Amino acid sequence: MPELPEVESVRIGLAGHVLGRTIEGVCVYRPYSIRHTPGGAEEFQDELMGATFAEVARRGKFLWFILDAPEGTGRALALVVHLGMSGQLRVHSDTESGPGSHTRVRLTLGGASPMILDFVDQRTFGYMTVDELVLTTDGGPGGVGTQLPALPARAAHIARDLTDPLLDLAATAERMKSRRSPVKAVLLDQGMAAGVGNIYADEALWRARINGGTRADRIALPRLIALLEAGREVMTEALAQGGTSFDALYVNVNGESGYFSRSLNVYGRAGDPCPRCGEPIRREAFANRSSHFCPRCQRRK
DNA sequence: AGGTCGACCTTAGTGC
DNA sequence: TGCACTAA
DNA sequence: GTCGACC
Repeated sequence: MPELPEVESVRIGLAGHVLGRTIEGVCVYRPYSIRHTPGGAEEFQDELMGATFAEVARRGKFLWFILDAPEGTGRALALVVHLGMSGQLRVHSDTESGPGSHTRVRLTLGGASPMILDFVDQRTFGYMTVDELVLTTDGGPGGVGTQLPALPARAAHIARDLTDPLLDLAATAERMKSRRSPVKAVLLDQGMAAGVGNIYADEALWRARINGGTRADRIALPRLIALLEAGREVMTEALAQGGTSFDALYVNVNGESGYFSRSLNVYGRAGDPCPRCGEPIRREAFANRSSHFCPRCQRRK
């Protein structure tokens, strides 16, 4: 499941291939995948045809391509992508090949050597849409990959990345402390700090030795700050490793490869000994999803 | 206000 | 082999 | 992964 490190890997990979290219073809195989576009496939095509990719930016799990419209119609637009649970963006140059069975949208990009950008999404929870850019409330850059103090309207409620130096950890910890919900839920709240998903939330909690079910307001401020720092560390390390599993012409998110199989301490390791104390890692249901933790290092308080 | 649950959708894997 | 259920 | 409904 793509979280901040995975989406950032995709962003970096894409930047190297699509910047400066113009969209010459738009194929929507699955209208549901562009469901957030009010005018449907027709509007989606109209707004994209002829547009050029000026920048590729990201905030949390949102990715967007800032468009240079052919006839500057005033409003700044971006092609927004959210990968959901299983989305992938793939770039390749064989314009002859047909779309795979899970390809939902295909864009043909012009240039010296034309290329294809496929949005592949098995489960379909992800989506693509064209959205208007709105100014950031703090005046800072809208996301990683752009200097513009703007981001897509539909991502405006997302906080700055947990890994963003501009995010004030102490202030964020204070906000967390005002919540009575389980700290894991607060960590997953994209309006608090963006980019943390189920996997990295479990990893951060394990590193900080905090039980995710503990009410946030019952945790001392320094521990909340430590939790945020732990999250920042895991995601930074994951990004460093995630970069290695992608090669030039194949840009994707593969939930099983690289970082996943090796470096995770608790996620997907139910029954395995805790790397710190040897106690078997436990897996429990939490808010309709699974949580992994060490019952010894992460006692409920 | 918080917490739990189901919905959204597709498919690969597991077990009887 | 296939259906039912689950995890992702 | 995310949203909205209901207790």
